[in-house]
Parts: sequence; structure tokens; C-alpha cells
Amino acid sequence: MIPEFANKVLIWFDQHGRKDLPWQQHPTPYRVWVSEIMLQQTQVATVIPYYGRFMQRFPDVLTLADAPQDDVLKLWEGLGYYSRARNLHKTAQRVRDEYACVFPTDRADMETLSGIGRSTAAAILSLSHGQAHAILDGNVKRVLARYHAVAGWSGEPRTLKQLWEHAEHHLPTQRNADYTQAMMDMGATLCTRSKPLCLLCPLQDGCKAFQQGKPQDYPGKRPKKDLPEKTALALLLRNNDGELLLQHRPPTGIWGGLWSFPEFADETAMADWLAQHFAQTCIVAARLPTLTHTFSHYRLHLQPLQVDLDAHPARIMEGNGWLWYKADTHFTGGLSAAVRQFFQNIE
DNA sequence: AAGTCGGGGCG
DNA sequence: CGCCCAGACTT
Repeated sequence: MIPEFANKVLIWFDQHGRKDLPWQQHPTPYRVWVSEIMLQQTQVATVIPYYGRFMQRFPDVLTLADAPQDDVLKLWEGLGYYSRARNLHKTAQRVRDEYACVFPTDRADMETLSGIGRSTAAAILSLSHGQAHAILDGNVKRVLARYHAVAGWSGEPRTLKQLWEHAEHHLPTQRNADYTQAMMDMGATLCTRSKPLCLLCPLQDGCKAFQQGKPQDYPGKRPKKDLPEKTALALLLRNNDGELLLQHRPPTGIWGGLWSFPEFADETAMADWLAQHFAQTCIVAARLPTLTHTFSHYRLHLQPLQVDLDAHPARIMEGNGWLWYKADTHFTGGLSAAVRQFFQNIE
């Protein structure tokens, strides 16, 4: 049975929906899963080249599970939210070890995997197996919030609950994969955040926000709070081969698992560290322009200080989370956008 | 300059 | 449960 809402969505999909996205070709759970994780944080146009490189390097879940984490982060470089790449890797290993490389087909089992919550599990099972589950990503939230004039912000539990109820209510028992894709497409191409194309929308008739004449008022906005400002020093330590020291960051926190310049709260901390590791006084060769990086919850001002070593450094720093970065050689670890930008500037 | 995004993790 | 965390991109 296909409810009227879903019927309209499906008719629109047949004419206007996207059917040629890379992950729509051979939509196996693995291929859909990787695309969904990438799409959680990034728009389709940006994801496509990343997805192609990722599938080329990791064509199946076993290849991904067996790869070094550095390789995974390298292909994620620039996408942000690096915990998702780490979760992707971890989940691949669980699917290899606990499910013999075959993704579970039960939604509850799927949701125990790292990085897969209710909506992502539903999307994978819907798009790859046609199972009838509702999704609720940002696009679908917008469509439903407008159609039903749900005013609150989806970060509020009761608003989220209402949206899930609407999503479940409209679910068709047939053509679920097309319906899921259609809802995402409508949110992305028609029911956009600003300037929605209501005149082209198949749901215009029943849409409460349209009737009110103010689709832009939905969904409700996250209450804003001002960002704390933080500052730190980034040490650009150069040895006499012209190589720069990179530090493997801890697995959690900002830029987790990526490689970046050693960071210090102040020059005293930096000087102490240099004295301890290189028996060298801290002679700052250059103070480079401050880099400002904005995260969702604070703004970071990084002051790069260049220090040149006069003696050849001991090689004890190699391995164990440290390396000397050679500008002209291939480096397999992941770099944050800030570090990459920095390297681009000096090259 | 401000808004966006789904899920993890903690108390 | 309620709250905070994470980053590069679009508008």
C-alpha cells in the first residue's frame, strides 16, 4: 500500500529524482554505508570524488578492515569529522570478525556498529535491501518540518520525536528504496534551506508551511551561543635537512589520528619541550602569520613559530607517533585542512 | 560571518 | 536523559 504522501513523492522521483549517483550503482550495503557516512557531513558534489577514490582503494569491506588506519584517514583528508573515518574502519573490522564480512540485515544489529545510528541504519537497509524503514537526515527533517509545520529545533527531544513519527507515518510498504532516495533528493533540490522551490513541489498541496506562506521558518533553528576563543602555538621545527617535525595526534579530540605540528600552550612549554628532546635552546627563527580555524564550538588561533635545529636531531623521534616530513616525498598519513593549507602556502 | 550536519560519549 | 563534542563547507 502506498499512502498519498508517498505516492506523490514517488511520482516526482520517477521524473526528477537522482538515479545516477555512484553509490546508486550496485547499491550493496558496503557501498551505501560508505556513501551515507560521507554524506552525513558533506554535500553530494564534494563527496563524489572522495567516494570514487575510496572505492578504488577499498573496494570491499575486507580490504577496508585490513588496511592501516593511516590509509583510511589519508583518503578522508579534508572531509573533516575524522572520528567518522575511524569509526568506519572499526566497523569494517567488526563486520569482518563478527559477521564474516556480510553486513547484518537486522536494523538493531546494524545500530550497534560504530558510526551507524537509527537514520543511517535505516538508510543502508532501505537503499540496499529495500527494507521499509524511515530515515531522518537533515533533508528529510526539513521536508517534514515544513509539511507539518513542526516549529521546534530537532535538537529538542520532543521535536525530534514528532519528526520521527511523521517519517514513520508516511512510509510506503513498497518501493521503499526509491522513496528514501526521493525524500533525500527533495530536501536537497526542492525543499532547500533558503529559497525552496515550492512551485515545483509535489507536496505543495498539503504543506502547512507553504499554506502559511513562510517555509523559511521551518525547521526551527538551533539556539546560538558565542564561540570561545582559544590560542595555541604550533611548532614548525626544521632539521638541517629541511624536514619538518609532525606529531601523530591522539585518537580522540580535535583532528584525532591525524598528523600535525606539535602544539603548545605558550613559549615556556615549547622551550621546555625543545630543551628536553633536543637539548637545544629555543631560538625562534620566524613568527609566521596566525592561522585561525573555526570549529563548531570554539575558534582556534594558531601562532606558528619556526625553530631551526643547528645540529642533526637524534633519530629516536622516528616512529612512535613522530616523523620528519619531507616536502617532496609521498606521505601516507592524514593531514588536517589547516596543516595542508599551511604546506600549500609554503610551497 | 553564520548556518549546517548524524552520531559518539559522558555524567 | 541532557548536554557537549567534532570541521569543512555553503550561503
